[in-house]
Amino acid sequence: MATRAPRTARAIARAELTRAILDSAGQQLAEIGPAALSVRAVARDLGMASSAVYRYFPSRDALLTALLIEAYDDLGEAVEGADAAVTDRDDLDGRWHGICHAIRNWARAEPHRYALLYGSPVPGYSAPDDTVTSAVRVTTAFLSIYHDAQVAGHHPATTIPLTDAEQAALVPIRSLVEPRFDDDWSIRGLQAWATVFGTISLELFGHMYRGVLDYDAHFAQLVDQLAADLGLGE
Amino acid sequence: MATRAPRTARAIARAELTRAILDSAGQQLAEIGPAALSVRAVARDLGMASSAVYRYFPSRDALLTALLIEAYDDLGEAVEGADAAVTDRDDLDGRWHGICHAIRNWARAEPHRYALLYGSPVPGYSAPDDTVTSAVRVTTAFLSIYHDAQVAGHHPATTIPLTDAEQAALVPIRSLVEPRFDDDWSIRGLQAWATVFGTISLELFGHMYRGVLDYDAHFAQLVDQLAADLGLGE
DNA sequence: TGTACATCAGTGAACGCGCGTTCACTGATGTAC
DNA sequence: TGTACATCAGTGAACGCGCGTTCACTGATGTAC
Repeated sequence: MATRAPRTARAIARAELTRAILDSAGQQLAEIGPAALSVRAVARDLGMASSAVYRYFPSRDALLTALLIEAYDDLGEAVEGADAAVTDRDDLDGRWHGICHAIRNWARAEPHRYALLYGSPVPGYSAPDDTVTSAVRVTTAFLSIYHDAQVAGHHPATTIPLTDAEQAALVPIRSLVEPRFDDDWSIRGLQAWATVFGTISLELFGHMYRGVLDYDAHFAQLVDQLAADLGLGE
Repeated sequence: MATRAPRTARAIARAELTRAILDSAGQQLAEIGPAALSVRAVARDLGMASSAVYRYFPSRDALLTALLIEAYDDLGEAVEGADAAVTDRDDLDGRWHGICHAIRNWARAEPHRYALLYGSPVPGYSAPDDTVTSAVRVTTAFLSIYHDAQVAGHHPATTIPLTDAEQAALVPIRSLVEPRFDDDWSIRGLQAWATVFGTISLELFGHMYRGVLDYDAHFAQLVDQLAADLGLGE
């Protein structure tokens, strides 16, 4: 789906400046965090009047939204790429490791952007629905591995029976794939998802400081353990 | 350890106003988040000159630090209380449920304060060491349950062998208790810890929206599952 | 190819706001004799 | 118990800053004939 090449000089300039604004804003975000992201600072960085930015983004929040979407897409692309890089599609263990480490690597390379996506919500800002399609890409990568694993007959570690309330609660995610997730895959899948993001967040936000000495080793071990719990290795 | 009762009128007034400032600031934090917390707004709320606040806290960051510590202590107290409420100390399953639900209940009641502790770090602010003693209380609750469970002979679900790097990485947490944690307890303990905070953060920060319909049910199920994985139930 | 008009990008000044922090001050409270 | 001085809480004005957003404007680019 190639974007139609812009014809006129204006269109070219517009596309280029839009990118430049996003890049500058993205760097600001990486350096000082989302709350401090300012239209004027971006303009200053690009050597233009602050009012000029408004020709490209109608408000600060719109700019933030664009950055959010871009961040989700960046991460989504990294994760999808890592998954796709495993040529043997039946190597679910390999794909699992691929996406988990892709997430963490991205997060460590872009801690502020990770924090924007998975840390505290930006106060006074609520993400519009446009972000959902991009946000969902990572989730989809998890689900597709779970789906393929279930179809291939892998079985997660035994689980306790789901309560009725939990059965009802999980209807949406279960019905995202065909055939639907069984009880084991539903709960173990969500559990592993929470563990991966939990560990990355705890690590990045400083809660393992001095408790765990080697974050790489620990994450690797944890991903291995999760793969075993999910029954992916064999 | 009763604090020495303040004698003079000045000391009484000082203690009271310090509290009033912290309360007002805490409410601000709960309403608009840490980045927007402002000395002037606190002063306005209390009907005093903004400069007066500086008689109590030397800077905005000092105020933030006090709030951080208070939040950690609040949560720590809730967790310790939930643990202590289980009179049968050998009921590790009960204690586990107690602390997990205490954390989540507190987080849901005080989402901004939870975000302050476990969400993105506040940009441009780094917590001084004074916070550590308070921050560690929650962690200690986890560790003490793990410790008691190991001593009582509970065994977590089987784990894969720890890599050498991971063995080295975990030295600090392992040696926090006597007898030291064995391999199973070390890794399963960290894993469960990450899963609990991961789920709460994902829930609170909006990542389960429309995926899981009943957060209460899901968390309950997950805590049960973790208890089973840790071998606490019996 | 040339002209007349419409569109658009970018400017710079301005509005109105809130912020953290400092400072010289007044007046009340505390303390030493 | 009373006086003289020191300490401290709180004030209000000010400094210097940065912010998001609007607006009337100039000049370049695009388009229709």
